[in-house]
Amino acid sequence: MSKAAFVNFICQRTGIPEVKAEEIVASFQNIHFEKDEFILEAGKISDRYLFLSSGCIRAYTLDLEGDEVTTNFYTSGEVVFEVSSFFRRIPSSEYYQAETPCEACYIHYQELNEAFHAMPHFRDFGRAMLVNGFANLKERTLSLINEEAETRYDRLIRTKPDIFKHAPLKHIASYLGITDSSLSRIRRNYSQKQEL
Amino acid sequence: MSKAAFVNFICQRTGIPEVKAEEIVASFQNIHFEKDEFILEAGKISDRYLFLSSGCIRAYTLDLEGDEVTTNFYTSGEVVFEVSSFFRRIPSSEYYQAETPCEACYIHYQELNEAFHAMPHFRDFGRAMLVNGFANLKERTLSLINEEAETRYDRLIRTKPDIFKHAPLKHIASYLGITDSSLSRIRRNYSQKQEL
DNA sequence: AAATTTTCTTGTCCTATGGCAAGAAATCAA
DNA sequence: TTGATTTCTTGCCATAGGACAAGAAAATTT
Repeated sequence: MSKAAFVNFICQRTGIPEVKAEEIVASFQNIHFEKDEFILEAGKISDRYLFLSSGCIRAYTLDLEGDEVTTNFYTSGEVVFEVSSFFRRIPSSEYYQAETPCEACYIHYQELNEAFHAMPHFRDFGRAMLVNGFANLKERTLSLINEEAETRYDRLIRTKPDIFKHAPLKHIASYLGITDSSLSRIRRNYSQKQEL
Repeated sequence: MSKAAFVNFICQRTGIPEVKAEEIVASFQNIHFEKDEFILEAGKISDRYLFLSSGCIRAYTLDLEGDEVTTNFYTSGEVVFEVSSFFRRIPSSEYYQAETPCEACYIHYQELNEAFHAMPHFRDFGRAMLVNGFANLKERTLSLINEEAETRYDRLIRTKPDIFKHAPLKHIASYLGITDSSLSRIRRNYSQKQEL
C-alpha cells in the first residue's frame, strides 16, 4: 500500500517523526494506474499531488512540429505533479503518462493547501520537494549546455537504470535532447567501450 | 529606495493588500552593490533572499574546464537567491555577480523563515516566486532541446533587452548554450534579417 | 502463429555549432 | 594620450548530431 511507503519516505527524507508523518499521509488516498494511462493531460489543470510508490511515469510535451519531447521521468519514491499548473492553477502544457503500471497515493490541491496551512512540518516537506525538483532541473539544464550527449546518457543510465527497463528509447532520447537514431549510435559506441 | 519598490512589486504580483506588504517588507533592509561586486560566491551558503529593484545580476558556475557558464540573468523586479543553497543550507556552486551597480533589499534565511511562519500571505508569495523560477527554468531547458540557437537569441533579446545593454556577449553566449563566436555569427545574420 | 504495429539500428548525406587563431574595436588603466 | 586588456568579429576546418529512409527486431493484436 502506497500510503505506508509514503510515511517511510517522509520520515527518511525529513526529520519529521512518524506520528506526524502519519497525520500528513492520512488525507492522501491510494490510487493505481495502468500502463499508458494518463495521470495528467495537457490542457487540464494538474490537481493531484502524488507520491509514486512503484512504477514509472513519463512527463512530455509536444514541440512545434507536434513531436513528443520527454521532460521528465519519475520512478518509485518521487513526488509527481506539474509544478506550474498545479500551483498557478493554469492548464498544463505537459502530459504525464504511466510507462508501467503504477501504485501511488495522492491529495488534491485544495486539501494540500489546507494540510500545508495546518502542519508546518508538511509545509517544510513541500518546500523541500519543490527545491529538490528545482535542483534536479538545474543540473539537467547545465548538462545540456556543457556535456556531450554520451556523457548525459552515461549519467542517466547510472542514476535511473530503471527507466531503461521500461521506457522505449525514443522517449529517453528526447529527454537527453537527441534523436532516437543518435541515441542508438551512442549506445553502440558506449557498449563497445564498456566491454573493454 | 528599494523597499518601496518591493512593496509595489508584492501588491501587483499577488492579491496582498498594501498594509500587509509593508509589514512583510519591514524586516528587509536596503543594500547597494557596485558593478562586479559578488552577491554570492561559490562555496558559500546563499543566505540573502533579495529583491533587485534596479540593475542587473548574473549567476554563473564553472564547468569542468574551468570556463564560466552563465546560469541566469536577473534584472529589476526579480527575486534573487540560489534556491538550492539557500533552502538546503549547502554551499552554492554558483557565483552571483553584479553586471551593473545594483539597488536591492534583502532579508536573511532565518528571518525569512520567521516571516514565512508568521505571515501566510508572505508564504504564498514565497511559493509563487519559487514556482516562477521553476517555470522559467523549465522553459529555458525546453528551448535548449528543441529550438535553434538563433531562436533562443531572438527570444532573449525580446524578453530581456536590458541584458544586452550591460552584459558582455560572452556571458550571454554561454547562457544561450553556445560559444561567443557562434553568437557573433548569429548576430550578424540576425541583424541582416532585421534590416529587410 | 500470422499479421500488424512499434521499436531499434544503420547508412548516407547535411548542417549547426565548436575549436582555434588572428585582427579589429572598444574599454580601461597609467 | 598611450599602452594594455578585454571584447567582438571573422576565417578555416573539424565534428557532433540531425534528417530521412530502409531494414531488422521485437512487441502487440487478431
